[in-house]
Amino acid sequence: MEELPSWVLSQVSAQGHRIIVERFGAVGARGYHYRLLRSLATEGPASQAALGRRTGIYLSDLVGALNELESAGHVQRSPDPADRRRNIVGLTERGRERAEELSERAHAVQDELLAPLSGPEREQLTGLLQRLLEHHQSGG
Amino acid sequence: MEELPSWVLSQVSAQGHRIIVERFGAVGARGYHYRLLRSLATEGPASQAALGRRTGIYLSDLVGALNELESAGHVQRSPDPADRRRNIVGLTERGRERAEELSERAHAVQDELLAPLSGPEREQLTGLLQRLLEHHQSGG
DNA sequence: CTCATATCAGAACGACTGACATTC
DNA sequence: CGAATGTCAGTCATTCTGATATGA
Repeated sequence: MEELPSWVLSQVSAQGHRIIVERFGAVGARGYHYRLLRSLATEGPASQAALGRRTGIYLSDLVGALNELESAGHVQRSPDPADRRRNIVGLTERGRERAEELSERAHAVQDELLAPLSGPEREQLTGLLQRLLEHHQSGG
Repeated sequence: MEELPSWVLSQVSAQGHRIIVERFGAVGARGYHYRLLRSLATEGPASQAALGRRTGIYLSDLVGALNELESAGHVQRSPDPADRRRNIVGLTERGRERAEELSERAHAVQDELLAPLSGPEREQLTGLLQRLLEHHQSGG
């Protein structure tokens, strides 16, 4: 089985997932939270639909994740005066700190996941994966 | 986000998963089936517990997957006369053909997933991933 | 008693679909 | 009208955690 690229890939990915769940779970967060907070921190406030496009999270899943983030006081939903269908989602002050916290944890995850690889090897791996991702995102 | 290795990895893995679900789903199979049939075909019959160790599938999940394979007539459970706790799981004739069929599909998946990479690049990628997998499987 | 085995119930997470009412 | 938006109710596959009954 170990010679099937898709298999090895999925296994390593599962490992990464395990590490993320562990590191994020320790502070009550999960992947969606980081993705959303990061997008809000670096690209600014947005409607939910726009957020979905930016993060690749489905609108239906976004609702739940935002509910959690809002309950925790990390984001805030405010009606868009220009378009009453829209909520404008923005970071709170606590949310900005939270984004920082999760970002640090995310970087620790990289180190743990890629531990056995040298710097150049990590770049090589990431580069190859990026090409695959690009290919499957654009062309199909 | 695209510079986070774990992220790119998980995205490409998700792509691979999509392709697998599509190709396997077209013939009513899923990942667990292939893993189990392949293990039975290449390493021979085994008890469920041993199969779980060989494939990395949890015992609890194994039960359901084997039920499906048994209903389809691809595997067969027979009591182990030497140890009445055990079922000995083996391939049927149809199961052997099924293993072949899924194997071909699995190889097609590789080509589709790795399409933009050259032969050497594919080996490079697989090699790097194998090292990661090995590291996380043995050490922790 | 301890351990392995097979089974069942169920959770968490992520990806995904469909329906719906509201508003543009 | 058609299209976008936010929401809810689900499915599915994989990983993973219990509990339980039985036999070695």
